[in-house]
Amino acid sequence: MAEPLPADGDETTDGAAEPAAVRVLAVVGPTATGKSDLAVELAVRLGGEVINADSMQLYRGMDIGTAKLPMDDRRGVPHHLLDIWGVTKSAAVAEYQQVCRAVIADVAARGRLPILVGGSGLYLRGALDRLEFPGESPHVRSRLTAELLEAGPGPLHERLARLDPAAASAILPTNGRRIVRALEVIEITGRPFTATMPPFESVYDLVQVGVDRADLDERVALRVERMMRAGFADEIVALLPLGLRDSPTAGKALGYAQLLACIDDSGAVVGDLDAAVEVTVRATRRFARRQRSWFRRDPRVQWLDGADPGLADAAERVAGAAGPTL
RNA sequence: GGCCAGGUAGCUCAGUUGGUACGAGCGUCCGCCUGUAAAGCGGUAGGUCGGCGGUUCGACCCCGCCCCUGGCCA
Repeated sequence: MAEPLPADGDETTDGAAEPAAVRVLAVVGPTATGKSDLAVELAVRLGGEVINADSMQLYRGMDIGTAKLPMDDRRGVPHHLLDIWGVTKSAAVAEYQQVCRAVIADVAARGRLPILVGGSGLYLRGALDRLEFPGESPHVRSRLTAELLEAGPGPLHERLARLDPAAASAILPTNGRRIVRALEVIEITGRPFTATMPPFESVYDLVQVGVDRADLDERVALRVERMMRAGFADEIVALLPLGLRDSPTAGKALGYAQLLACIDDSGAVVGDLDAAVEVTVRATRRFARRQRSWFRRDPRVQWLDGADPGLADAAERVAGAAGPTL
């Protein structure tokens, strides 16, 4: 539950330490496109193991609402980085980066192909690309957040403009969250916060397969309804005593936040569930659009149609064509 | 059949005591994103204001008729 993992001298370790030869396959794209199944199929065909790259599937107990693949559907393929965090833990990309790289190394060392699957763009980039996360300070952050709540983003943005004009011009004055983080980094590192994403360069021999499909909106609606029938609400009730409601990250997940709003602490339904489902569907579609615009900018992603019956073959071809072995 | 309310952006609705529709929320589309990323944030495109006729210099707003929707009464 604590989150030590000191990351001894993480500043300079990456480039030198990571052998560029390790081959990694990543299956990316918006939710509800069929990434998880494809990943399992590819793992079977290519002798791989699946590594989760979905920020919410990291949480224990969040199964139905995150569409975690049921055991039977995993077909005996090892799945890593599922259920590693308790619901009260605040999500952390930097920590994921470390853990994920360790798993990749381990899988590769056993001669198997690491296959990352997920739709959390920043997590994927953190794990796969040359990206270093400056440290964090809960104290500084909570102080700045309090300021944000009280005075709004304006004054904080002005301060950022003074301390780090480059960051200020890159971050919109209305985006409180990012302003706070920038100020936090400046305060603890004493250096400007270069808020620009680095070029698309992986520390691995990376192949990225993107899955998308035209009928995504309908699929999202069907999926959310299926989740409800599968007991999504009960899952949330079960997580109540574990602290889901006040969790910093988990309780904000799609569907969880909306359903939480109409379930009281005793687990009784006190609101309009149907309306919550509707809102969830809308929010999920919006999320899928965001995921698309994130992954679209990455020129390395090779897009495939998730509705294509020959999807797995196509993906296998992409994976095979990219490297020598296998 | 009569009465009442209403027909304004894809949807739900504001609004103008007659002078070019300031529209809003949601949706759409596009984009941003370095320790909450299923989070956070920004920008677009959409209306002959139900139809026809009249009054007026000028009507979405006034008058008449018609159509549609909801409700009430026979």
